[in-house]
Amino acid sequence: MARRKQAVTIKHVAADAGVSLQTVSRVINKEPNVRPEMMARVQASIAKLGYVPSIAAQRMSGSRSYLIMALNDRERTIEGWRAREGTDWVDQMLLGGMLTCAEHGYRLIVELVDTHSDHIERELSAAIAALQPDGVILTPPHSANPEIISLLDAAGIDLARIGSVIAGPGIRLTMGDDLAAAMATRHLVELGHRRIGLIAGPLDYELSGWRIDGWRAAMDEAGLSTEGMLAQGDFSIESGRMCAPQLIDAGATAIIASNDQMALATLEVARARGLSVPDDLSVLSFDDTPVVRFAHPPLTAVVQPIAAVTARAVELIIDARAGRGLPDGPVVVEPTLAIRDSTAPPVAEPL
Amino acid sequence: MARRKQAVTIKHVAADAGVSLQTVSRVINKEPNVRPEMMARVQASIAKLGYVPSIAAQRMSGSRSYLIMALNDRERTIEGWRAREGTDWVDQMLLGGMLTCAEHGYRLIVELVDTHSDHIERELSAAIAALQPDGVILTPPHSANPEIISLLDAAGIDLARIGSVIAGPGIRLTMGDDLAAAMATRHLVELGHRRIGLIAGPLDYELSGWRIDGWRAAMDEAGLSTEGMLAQGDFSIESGRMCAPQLIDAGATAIIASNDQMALATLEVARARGLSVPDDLSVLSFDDTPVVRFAHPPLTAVVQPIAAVTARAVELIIDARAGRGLPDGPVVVEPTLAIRDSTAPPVAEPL
DNA sequence: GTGAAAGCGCTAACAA
DNA sequence: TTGTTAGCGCTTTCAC
Repeated sequence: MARRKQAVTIKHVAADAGVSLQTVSRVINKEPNVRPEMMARVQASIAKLGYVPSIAAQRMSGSRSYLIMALNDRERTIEGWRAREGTDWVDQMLLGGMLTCAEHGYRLIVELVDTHSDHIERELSAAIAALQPDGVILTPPHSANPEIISLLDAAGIDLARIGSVIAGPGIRLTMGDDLAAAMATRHLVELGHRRIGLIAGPLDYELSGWRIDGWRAAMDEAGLSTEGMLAQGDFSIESGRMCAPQLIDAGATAIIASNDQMALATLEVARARGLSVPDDLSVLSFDDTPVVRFAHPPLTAVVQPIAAVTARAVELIIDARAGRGLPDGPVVVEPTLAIRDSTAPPVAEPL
Repeated sequence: MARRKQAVTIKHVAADAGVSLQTVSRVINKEPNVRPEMMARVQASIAKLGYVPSIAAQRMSGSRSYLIMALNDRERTIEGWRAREGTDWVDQMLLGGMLTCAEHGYRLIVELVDTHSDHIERELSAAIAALQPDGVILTPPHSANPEIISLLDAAGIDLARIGSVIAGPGIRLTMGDDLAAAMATRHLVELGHRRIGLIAGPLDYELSGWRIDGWRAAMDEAGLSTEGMLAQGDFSIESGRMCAPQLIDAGATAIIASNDQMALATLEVARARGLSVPDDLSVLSFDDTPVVRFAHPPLTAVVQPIAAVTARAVELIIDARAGRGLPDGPVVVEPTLAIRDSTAPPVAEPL
């Protein structure tokens, strides 16, 4: 098979501009110590010849690969794709990540790794060896996985951990889950609700705890009791079907579900009991995946700014590579509340 | 910045196995002319050291980059991501493409290119120069774009064109749109419908024509007239709102929409007119994006096997690289019909 | 401020 | 069947 060569290389540019390879390289990499006139001449040649550096060659000689790897859990991701129920976590990461990468001459590459396997280390090492990414973006549950974190750290790869504040190497980013839960709770309080239940997510997700915290804080702030108002779900539809009745029986006039699936289940339970949403029961959900737009009624939901947080993660990784400082504490990208038709003032006054 | 070197290189393996670099290379690339015992020895060392070839280095010297680029239309893709309405075209491509790539040691990388700009050529050339992919998978409308096709062909990059049968370089793949439309039509005929309308897609998409063809063929086959039963949409909700009334007024008891958005619009129109779906009007849609599962009623839809066709495209590109033969004509990956609750026998007998 | 030389990890071509 | 040699396009020294 013929060796496929680059159409236009740095050599062509150098020849065209009448300078050395090195000067061209300096211009490409925006290094100092190049006279403006030289720079202009080189850039003219680059534009004229349509030169674009080969990412493979850049990696070979230099320290950067211009590749950032978005690491997701294999099983969960594939399951989401297969189900075709509109989970768009990966799309939102691409939206925020690809576009931001492109602005800086980087590429985002999606990689799936199996958490449950005992070969995490092998799989991950293989991905690193093959691609040699400059940075890795970790999503839950990977972002809190010490094995993964220390492996990447040891390999000298910058990492951004979304949805984890556990101390350790890497940039930590959250989507302000506590703020979000408080915001959601306040919205319901303002509508006049006093019995506001929360269906929590599984506690091995850090964010489940934060959401509980935020809700509890807002309830306290409003002088409301949380007695009997907390149910333990696990993000599944089934768990929602178990939890919603508990809260309704305990007198909740509004329910906040820690994800959309459990909110949908709550809607289902309400319908089965002949309760009208939002009149008899307000339902508020977390994540704002596409499905909530098509629910009846469309759900009021906390919007997870996945695209924004991924964009920020990419920027921070690139900053780190460029030697610019890193943030000390966790970076919070603030969530918003999309108010739709599933929340309203309670019809009956609470006791 | 320190030069970041590969932890384990082909050299380490060669040293460990006591053979030359070349022999290791031959084993990695599954080349012939290596004695089984040598091969075993090398493979043992590879496993022991956890060696994985650097994709950048492979590209530098060889002819392969082990990268396949999935090219999508920038504007449409980003719009879909922003809207968060569950369009999962990209996810399905990743599902089929990434997994199949992984099986062969390749990676899939998503790239967005702006069709409308006059810089297609520049953007695309830049992407090629930067990544030097072994193959490119084109989706509509790119897959029929002669400018893109000839550019890639000239660069010696294998390409797979999904959704286009226009002659020219590259492997052509379709999802049997004519078969699908005929299948959908027959389903309605079997239910007893005689006035079956079609809302067509824009004619600059090849597949719009195929869907019309399939519908027309099935109608002919059943001895039914298509008079007044064809409306010209453009895939938008708005166009669905315009077209559906035309067909209903022309006596349609069933409507096939060429995509989900127009089907949703049809549902909306039916509701506005007090028509019950499926009793007064059957609605059948194309694509089966997630949204149709959440419609009321859930829509019967033609399932576009995007994951399967992408997987096939990847396989064919890899085959081409390996010197294995290519298919002559277009490759058809057959669609299926997901029967849900929006189709039923017509209540009133047609005149 | 600029250029020349060395080498990144791997494979193609050729020699043994 | 195996090993040796010469690059691929770029960046990193280090010299000027």
